[in-house]
Amino acid sequence: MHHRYLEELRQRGYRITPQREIIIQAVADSTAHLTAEDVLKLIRPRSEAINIATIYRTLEMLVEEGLVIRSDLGQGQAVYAPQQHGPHIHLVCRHCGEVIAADHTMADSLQEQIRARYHFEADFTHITIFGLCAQCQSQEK
Amino acid sequence: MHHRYLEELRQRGYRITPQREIIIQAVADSTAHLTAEDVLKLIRPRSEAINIATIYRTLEMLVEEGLVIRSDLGQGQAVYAPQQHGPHIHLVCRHCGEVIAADHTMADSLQEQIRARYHFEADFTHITIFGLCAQCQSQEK
DNA sequence: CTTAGTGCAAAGGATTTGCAAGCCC
DNA sequence: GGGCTTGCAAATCCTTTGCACTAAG
Repeated sequence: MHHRYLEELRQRGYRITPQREIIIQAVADSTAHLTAEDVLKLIRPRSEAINIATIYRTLEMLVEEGLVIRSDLGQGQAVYAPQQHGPHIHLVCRHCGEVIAADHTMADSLQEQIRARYHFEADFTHITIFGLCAQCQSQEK
Repeated sequence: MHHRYLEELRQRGYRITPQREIIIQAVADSTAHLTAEDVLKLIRPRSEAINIATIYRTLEMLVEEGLVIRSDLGQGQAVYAPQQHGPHIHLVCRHCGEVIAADHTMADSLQEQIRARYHFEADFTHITIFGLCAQCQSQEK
């Protein structure tokens, strides 16, 4: 009921409103990637009245505070996931839309090469890679 | 004047209209990633009248035919580039917006690991990786 | 009390679509 | 001339924003 994010945010000067409590509970405890619409549906049973604009504003605030990650999975909607899930690679099947959360340490070598050759600090937190999942590979003509 | 894409498309049953000729010339010869708006501006000198909807439809057709790649560089607009440029990794600086075209063979090992562990056929053609470029790393507090 | 946060509705930007007219083959 | 293409405008979709009202601290 009292998520640690709430204390964290209060200390950073944010006001803890009932809306924020509900939204944060829904997002922080989710193991999936949620769209703003998903959050709305999730919290509907608990609160009829929270507006979609408030959800966007709260999610944006959480992203700015580094508590939540926003990714674009190519489906035209942004998705949000708690940072605490730890970084991972999103393998998105462009055929069936399935999202596989893959071990991000596989990218360590690539990250190092990019650093060495381009002096570019690549962010492999919640990166998205498109392709075909095992099932859809066999189905493709 | 007569781009090879035109013959290619005619053979596949598409009609070659003046609009398509102009759009294809602009995109096929571009070394940059173009948005639909960019294409509109590029061709304006040559043709005042081409509608943005036609540009979107033509680009979409080229993507479906595999002649052009569409990527999302996170700027809210899709960008298009000829497939013939060869695959490369987009390193997008999330601070200044710069896009570095990096050697995609750096990702070969990652691709192989993903295949082995997840049976997922990752598409590293024109993939996008966000991060910080050399200049912006020093500027960040 | 002070002012951040909310709800509502309207605005926004990119892309898509319906439809009648146009033109490629 | 058949039907793929175009132009135009309207429609969509997701997200943001202006503003008056509410409520957290």
